[in-house]
Formats: sequence, C-alpha cells, structure tokens
Amino acid sequence: MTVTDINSWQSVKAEVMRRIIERIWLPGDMIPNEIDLAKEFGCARATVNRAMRALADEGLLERRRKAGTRVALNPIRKATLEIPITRLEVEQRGGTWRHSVLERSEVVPPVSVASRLGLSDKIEMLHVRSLHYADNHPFLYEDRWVNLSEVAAICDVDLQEIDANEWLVQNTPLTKGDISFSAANATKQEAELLQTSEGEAIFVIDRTTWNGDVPVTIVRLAYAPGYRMHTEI
Amino acid sequence: MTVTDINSWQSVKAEVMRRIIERIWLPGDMIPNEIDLAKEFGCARATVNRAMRALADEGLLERRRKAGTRVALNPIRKATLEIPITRLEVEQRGGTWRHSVLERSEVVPPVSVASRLGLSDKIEMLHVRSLHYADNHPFLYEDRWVNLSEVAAICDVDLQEIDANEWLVQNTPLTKGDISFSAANATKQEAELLQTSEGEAIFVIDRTTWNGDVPVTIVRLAYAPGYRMHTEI
DNA sequence: CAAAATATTATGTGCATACATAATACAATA
DNA sequence: TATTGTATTATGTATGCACATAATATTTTG
Repeated sequence: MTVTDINSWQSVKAEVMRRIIERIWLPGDMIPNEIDLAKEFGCARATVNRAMRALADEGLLERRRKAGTRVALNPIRKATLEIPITRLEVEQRGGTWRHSVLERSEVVPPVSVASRLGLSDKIEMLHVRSLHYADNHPFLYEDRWVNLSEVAAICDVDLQEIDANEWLVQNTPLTKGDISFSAANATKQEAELLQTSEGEAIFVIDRTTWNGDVPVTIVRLAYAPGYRMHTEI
Repeated sequence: MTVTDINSWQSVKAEVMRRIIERIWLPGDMIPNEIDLAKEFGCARATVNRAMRALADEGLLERRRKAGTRVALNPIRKATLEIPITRLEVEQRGGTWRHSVLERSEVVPPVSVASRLGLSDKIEMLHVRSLHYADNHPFLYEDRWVNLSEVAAICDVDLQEIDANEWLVQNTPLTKGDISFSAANATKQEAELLQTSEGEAIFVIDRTTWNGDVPVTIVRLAYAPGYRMHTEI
C-alpha cells in the first residue's frame, strides 16, 4: 500500500498539497480518512493527523468529525500579516529612522476614545502624538492614548528615546488586538505634518490592544502617501 | 508538584497565557522546560509541547532547541486577516450583493501585468473589469487579469452569473498569494464608477495568486470610500 | 410515517516511549 | 590561545495505544 514511505508529517503535508495543486483532489472533494492515508503513506495516524491539521490551519482543508476531510472550496482565506515596529520597518528598507514627539500630556480622553476602550471618560490617560521619519522624510503620524492605570511605568519613560509602541510592546504583555485599515484624505494638519497636500490619500491603521481584558492603548497611524502594506499567503 | 492537574493542552495553554498576562513571566523571561512543566501540571510532555507550540505559533512565545522557551519580547506581531469573497462580505453585512461586468476580453496584457506574473507579454490573457454593488450602491471596482493557459475553463463561464473571484476560488487550487494594501486618490474613471468625486481616498488591494509556481490571476480591487478592513489578533 | 433512541465512524486528544536535531557548554588538542 | 571535537540539553518528531467527542447513519418505537 506504501508509496515510498512518507513518514514525516512535513512530507505527508507536502504530498497532500501536491495532490491538491495537481488537482488529483479537487476543491470540495472528500479525501481518504486518516487511517487509510496512514496505511498508504506507511506512517502512523498521528503523523497524518499532524499534517492534516496544519493544512486545515492554513485553510487548504476543511475537517469535521465523523464527516471527514475535504479540500476547501475557497482555499485562500487567511493571510497573516506582520505588525511591525515602525523603527524596524524603516530600517529593514534600508532607511534611517527617527521620531519626534509633538505632544505628550495626561488628559481626560474624548468620549470616542474612552468608550472604545470601555473606560470612564473622566480618568486621565496619556496622550502622545508623534511623527516618525524615514531618512528625514515624514513617514508616519501617530496619535496614541495609553491607559495609565494599566501601564503606569510609561510615565517615567523618555519617549524621545524610544517609540511608545516599541516600549509598550516590550514591557506590556499584549494578548488581544483589534485592527482596522482604511483610506482617508489627509486633513490640513496631517498634510502639513506629512509634508504633502490636503486631500492626498493616506493609508490609516486604527489599532486597539488589550492585556487580557484590560485595554492598554489605542492608536491611529496615518502613513505618508505612497505607503503600501504587503503580505503573502 | 501538581497544581490542580491541568491535563489538556488547551488548559496548559490557558495557564501559560495567564502567567504571561499577569506578568508572573515577563517578556524576555525564560520559562521552565517542557519536562518540568509537565511534572508541575501533572500531564505528559507531549501535551505541554502541543500547548507551547500553539503559543509560539501565535507569537506569544519564542522557542529554540536547547536554548529553551522564552516569553516573546514583542508578542503581537502576526494578525491573520480573512480574504473574503465579495458576495459573502456584502451579505454578511446584511446587504444585497450584485455585480455587473463592464468588460470582458481576451487581449495581450500590458507589460506591467505580464512581468509581475512572470509571463510573456505576447500571450493573450482574460481581462475582466466589473463593479460590485451592495444594496445597489457601488461597493467595489475590480480590474482582473486571468492566466488562460492555467484556467482555460473560465472561458465557458458566465461571469454575469458568478463573480470571477468566486469562480476561481472554487475551481482552481490557489496555494500562494501576494497581497498589498494601499490608499489612492480616485481617478476620474474610478470616481464615476464608484459614484464619488475625483480625488476621494480609496482603499486598494492588489493581489496576485499562484497555484504552485504557476500564476493564476492578478487583480486590483478599489473599494468605495468609507470601506474599512478589519481584523483581530 | 415521523420522532426518538442507538450504533457507527472519523477526527480530536492524551500518554509513554524512543530517537532526531540543533544549539550550547565544555574539554581536548595542535 | 585558538580551534576542533565531544557531551549535554531542550525542543522536535514518530509510534502505538486508548479513549473522547461530534456528527451521521440506522434502528427502534410511538
């Protein structure tokens, strides 16, 4: 029953992928059960299981107990994208990064911010606005609110030295995040900061992060025109 | 040595997460090895391994052979985002989806398209431009090129009936993809199609997909103003 | 005949064991 | 002393077995 003894889960995965790519198994098709595949490949069921789980995680297979495993109808659904630290992102492109803090204050947040975090709008938060540069060109305008009751230690940090995001990411466990991406026309203020003209299309990321159920920070990132976010599947 | 016998990999994972969230283990800290954790939790090493691997996949832990396991310095790096089929995306928001094909032709592609796919710019490809509506409002303008030598069958498909993307996704195994997101000012043509005004900020997705090493399709998706792409970590 | 009870089946998980592999620490050698 | 070789160690993986669980198929029952 053996092909040529495929006995690592990686090779099982590769072989199953091959059959999908070469359309031996078509989208929507049922594929043999784990026991039969194990026999065919000459390996243990656990090994097949590991491979199939990996492929299911990637969205290439769909599995249900008793019902069995089938080739996913729409294989490419999930893309993983990396949320970079701005400094590293700039440096990876071979640029020189620096940033300057435009504002740093402890004030009561607007209702829109407080409510999105599920916090009272009467408690002061840290408000940081800063501009990131790549090779001395404006790259990113960042408008951030930080929950001081969760990360009080940030008060003692020199944010001119280290970017708030980078500090947070290294000093606070962040377990949950909520991100949205959109396009916006640059406001007059944004245009001035990013050295472009009002109305230019700007790529915007809005991100809120929690540690467990406690909100940590909310930030709006407005990238200079021309920015592209890239990922592979 | 047992806490209260944590003997499923899910509960091991939850317990380790708890210790990270509550800062019993700090970012950068080494954590005990699998054998010791297994003893402590009263379960098998394989169970701990499963849990730790899952946490490493999520980016919360960093593991290296011999070196051991440590809490990741920058835990949130990877977000997974779903690439939806437009019809489903519209319908999930409670809207009614329809689309209309603006152009369908078999022509030689421009060099920019052919080169990005690694194809000759002398071979004809299928060019489809279409407009997707949500509740009869323009939602998305799609400009697509399809590699006919890979998916010849698409010639016989009535693309008024089924969206090209949906058809491709269900009839072609897509194993690799390349996606970029950006913001652009609406051109005059786009503005007319999307019923907005020239210069409005438009969210744009450029996507190229392959089956194995064979390019299948390249598409530019221009969303009507106000569109947001959302994901959680 | 329809609804409820029961059997069957494929995946999901846990365990003990064994060995593989990468990375480090440490000793031996030129 | 610098380099090479060797032992150690933590994770990575494969196996066989057992049982759990969800979903379907089948049979029983009203």
